[in-house]
Amino acid sequence: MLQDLDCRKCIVRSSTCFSDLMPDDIGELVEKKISTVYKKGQTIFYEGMMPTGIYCLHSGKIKISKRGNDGKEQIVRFVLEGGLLGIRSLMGGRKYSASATTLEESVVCYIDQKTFFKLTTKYPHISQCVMTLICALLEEAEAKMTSLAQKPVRERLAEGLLILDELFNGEGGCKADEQEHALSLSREDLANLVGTATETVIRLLSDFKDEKFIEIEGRKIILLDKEGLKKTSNNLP
Amino acid sequence: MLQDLDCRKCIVRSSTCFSDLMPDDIGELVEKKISTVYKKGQTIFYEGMMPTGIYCLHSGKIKISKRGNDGKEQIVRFVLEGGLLGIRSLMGGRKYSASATTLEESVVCYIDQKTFFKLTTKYPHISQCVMTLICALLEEAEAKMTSLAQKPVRERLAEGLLILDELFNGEGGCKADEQEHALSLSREDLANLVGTATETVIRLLSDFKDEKFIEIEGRKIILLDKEGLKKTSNNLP
DNA sequence: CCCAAAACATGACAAAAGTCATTTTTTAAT
DNA sequence: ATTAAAAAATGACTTTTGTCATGTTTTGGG
Repeated sequence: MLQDLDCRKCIVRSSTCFSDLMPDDIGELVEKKISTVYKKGQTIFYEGMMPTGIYCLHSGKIKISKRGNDGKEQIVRFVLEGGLLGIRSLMGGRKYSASATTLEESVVCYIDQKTFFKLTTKYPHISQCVMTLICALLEEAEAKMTSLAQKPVRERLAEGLLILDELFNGEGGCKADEQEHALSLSREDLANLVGTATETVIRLLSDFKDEKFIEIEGRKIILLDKEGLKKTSNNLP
Repeated sequence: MLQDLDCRKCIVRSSTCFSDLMPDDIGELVEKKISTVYKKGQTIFYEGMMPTGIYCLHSGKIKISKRGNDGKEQIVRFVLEGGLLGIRSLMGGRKYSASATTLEESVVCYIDQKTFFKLTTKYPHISQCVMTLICALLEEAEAKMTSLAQKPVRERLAEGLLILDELFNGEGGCKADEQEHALSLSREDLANLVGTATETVIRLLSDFKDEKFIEIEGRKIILLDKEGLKKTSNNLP
């Protein structure tokens, strides 16, 4: 557990739903929130548990995944710095329908529901912000449903690589030259994201390598030709 | 357009987010709402349009569907009596990401956004209700993603038939003996729901018929052995 | 009631994707 | 640095699913 994270100085907070709070309320947040460091691969909450609050990701990366009826994992989405975890379950008043697992060492701040709901009651714009977030998630989920239902694996994998790149390397990520952050998901995770078997991912990645779309360095995947990938993903614009 | 639908007497309203309103506000709703009858197969709004309000389904059944990149339709969910249409897009402040089409003659009440937001501002429980609805949709969408990614078509179709039956015949539907409402989706719609080719649906339906799970009467599908279907859908409980 | 259009059905075949077995490489812990 | 375990890679094969072609039935409008 970390004691020294001060929400007042938290750079991440400005990009969350908690950006516009009055000093007193931030003060309460500092006192009430519990910050924890999770190592790579640790799980923050499990599918089936009842939420007791929400988590805000201070740093790191998280995968949200469900288990299908045969126990196979399905990655549903990722959460990056500044993202909220478990918000759907808490707002919907239901058990977690997915688990949250770190992809790298991550710092997570827990806010109990009482504190959280006190804030949403006082600041309607927080509710509004959360609503917008969840609506965006639903839109993405429906797009992904369509993709899973209609596209062949090859197209889905190309799409998945591009989305991951955008997510992990785009925006607040690293510059073009310092490609340090090249995708570091395991082939298995990639398969569980795209909805296929690990072997199929491996085979298609070799294809992509032969076609000069990507470069493979051990477990790292470096995107060489995003245009080419976009074309094979069959996403027009 | 219908003039005589009075929200005060609307039986459907009691099961919606608009259940607890003060008489004056219901009065305003009666004045402002615009009720329209849509024939079977008509579209209420199209993917890509900007929402200007929401629709509340007074009677009938509606499919919400997206088009994949190759133009193929994907049914994302259904809306039944009392359901809201276009709420995600309006709340998220984004274009419709799917279209809404009637599966049978339907009566739909349109409420312009100004009127709607006036209500949500005055009645926080409406916002709360809408939030709960959208959270439920997201949970369902994620479950469907997993199903599409992991289950073979046969299992998905069995699952789909059961969900449709529950949706159309369960709850406020008709009694067991008057199986009038036997599933009346076309094979194509069924394929677009389950994410497969029409021919595959037809073949699997014949299989199900041979296995005595269903009975086929022309385009009607009657479920004979829901337990059997549940087993083949591979949904444990 | 009739007929054209749409929906349903079936077969033959091809393509896509999964499974299993085995080998090679990488990773992380001692 | 060494080594056991995990991850990645590859091949052979099977199963699933899609596509195309064609025939049959159903449906709804005149």
